[in-house]
Amino acid sequence: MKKKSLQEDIVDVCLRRGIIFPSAEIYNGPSGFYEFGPVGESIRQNIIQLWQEAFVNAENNVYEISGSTILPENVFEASGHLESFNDPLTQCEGCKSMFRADHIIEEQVGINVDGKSLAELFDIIKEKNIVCNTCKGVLTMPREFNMMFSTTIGPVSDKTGYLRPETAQNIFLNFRRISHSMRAKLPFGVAQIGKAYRNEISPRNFLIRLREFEQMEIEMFVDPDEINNHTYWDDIKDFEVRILTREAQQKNGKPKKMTLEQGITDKIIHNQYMAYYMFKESLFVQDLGISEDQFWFRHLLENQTAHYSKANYDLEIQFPFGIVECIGLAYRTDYDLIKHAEKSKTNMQINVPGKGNIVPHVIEPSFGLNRLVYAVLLNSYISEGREWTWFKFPKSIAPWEALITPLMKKDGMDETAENLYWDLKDQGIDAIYDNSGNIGKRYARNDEVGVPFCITVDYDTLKDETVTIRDRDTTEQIRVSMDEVGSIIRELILEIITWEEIKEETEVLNENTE
RNA sequence: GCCUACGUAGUAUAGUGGUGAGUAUCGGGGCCUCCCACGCCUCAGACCUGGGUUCAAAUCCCGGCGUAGGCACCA
Repeated sequence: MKKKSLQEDIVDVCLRRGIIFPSAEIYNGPSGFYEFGPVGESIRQNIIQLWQEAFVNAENNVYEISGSTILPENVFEASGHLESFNDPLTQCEGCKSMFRADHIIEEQVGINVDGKSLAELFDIIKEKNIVCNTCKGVLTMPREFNMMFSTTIGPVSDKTGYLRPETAQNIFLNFRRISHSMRAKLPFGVAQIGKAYRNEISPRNFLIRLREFEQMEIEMFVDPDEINNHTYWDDIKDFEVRILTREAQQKNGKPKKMTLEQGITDKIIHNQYMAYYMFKESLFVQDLGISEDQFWFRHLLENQTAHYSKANYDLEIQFPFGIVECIGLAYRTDYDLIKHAEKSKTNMQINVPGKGNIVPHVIEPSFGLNRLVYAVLLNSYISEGREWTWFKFPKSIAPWEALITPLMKKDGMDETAENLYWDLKDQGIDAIYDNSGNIGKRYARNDEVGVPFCITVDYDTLKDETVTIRDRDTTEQIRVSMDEVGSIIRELILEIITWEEIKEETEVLNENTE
């Protein structure tokens, strides 16, 4: 009689309807890995496409690349990941709890132990009598736990490679090639969509914390002197965002609504480029169907900011069971380019006319694709009002645009519907065909994966070449001619016309009165 | 990694130291049906994994893997 959680319901429908599967499920695969099924993959592709349109195609200075996921060790020596992703863990001999050695020392005796070796940490633990937080037990010698997956490169080589823990490094590594080959001038951005890997200690919560995940990132290279001189500033400065300020977090308060300009003036938003991406991220998240009262930007506290970053704002989305952080926005300064310049002895400067060579600074919006997919699933999921659950995906994200189906499999309706299906596919409609079971079952099945429209061939079609279109969100139906149905679906999907508008113009029938 | 609970068809569940492992739903095929998981027939489908105890283990014990929650860790 246990009431199932929302997450369990979503996982259930993901499995049944081909959206998301656990990896290597038949071997009880390790946790933290999930794969997209046919329906989920379609949703994923659609989200990627929306992102590319907004963040790459809509700009005139953003270039997209695709980098290697395995990179040699020196990359991560330079980037700091070998050091800072390397946590010294110590374990209690009594209760087996794990702690970060540096954290527990700092917590119990307030000493900063940055840069100490494992042996030195252990000495301090013994000397200062540091004990287990939970049971006061004795702590073991700390050992390294690195969150990066390592591998070897080449057949007999002892050359170490790592699966990248973030996509960003490829962009820094290719900085010179890109700026030269594209004749790029500051400011310009490099975008990348790809996998990243982190060997999390305990993956949890379905798609929230994964060991293999996908990021959509931009590194925006900017002249630091121009960081408060964004080209579109006048157009966006009055845009309102909600920010959970550092002050509000201390007071356990609520996000504050402010214009971007006010955020800059009050020194809450670090610079105009970050403000610009807050603007862009806000629009994007709303395109995914998430309303503005459901998300905000959290200004990370200083001790939560990553080793490379000067300022961070996480876009967090509120759901019934909690908060999901989906998009990071970081000011990485010139940290990465300088580190790689030093380590590789490569010039990472770019020429700025009238100024000479400089190392640009970097603003990085970083989108967690898997988390966004999850956010979309959670946000679109509806379990009330019908005998089945359904997804009210935005039309541009839904796995298919329309179902084509005959009312019944007889009297030629089947063949007519199938011909219409091929016709619509030729017209570029992302259509799916189904003639099994009965009509109600088919509507329900398609609601369940969030297909926005169902086109039904019925007896009238055979007489006068009209079909009905059923709207997923209202279950209302209209009747239109077969010749027009493709273009009408196209206009509905692109939101050139709304359902309400088209209802005015056509015959509405069979209103569902349950 | 620790603690607690759990693991039976795709999903949800019943059940017992010796069973033909039951039911519902989904799925496939067929029938019926002029619009929202109708009904009928039919087929297919399961005891997480490895070891131990036992004449006998899906059932009891231990380990592993996985899931949920809590701790810790992490963004």
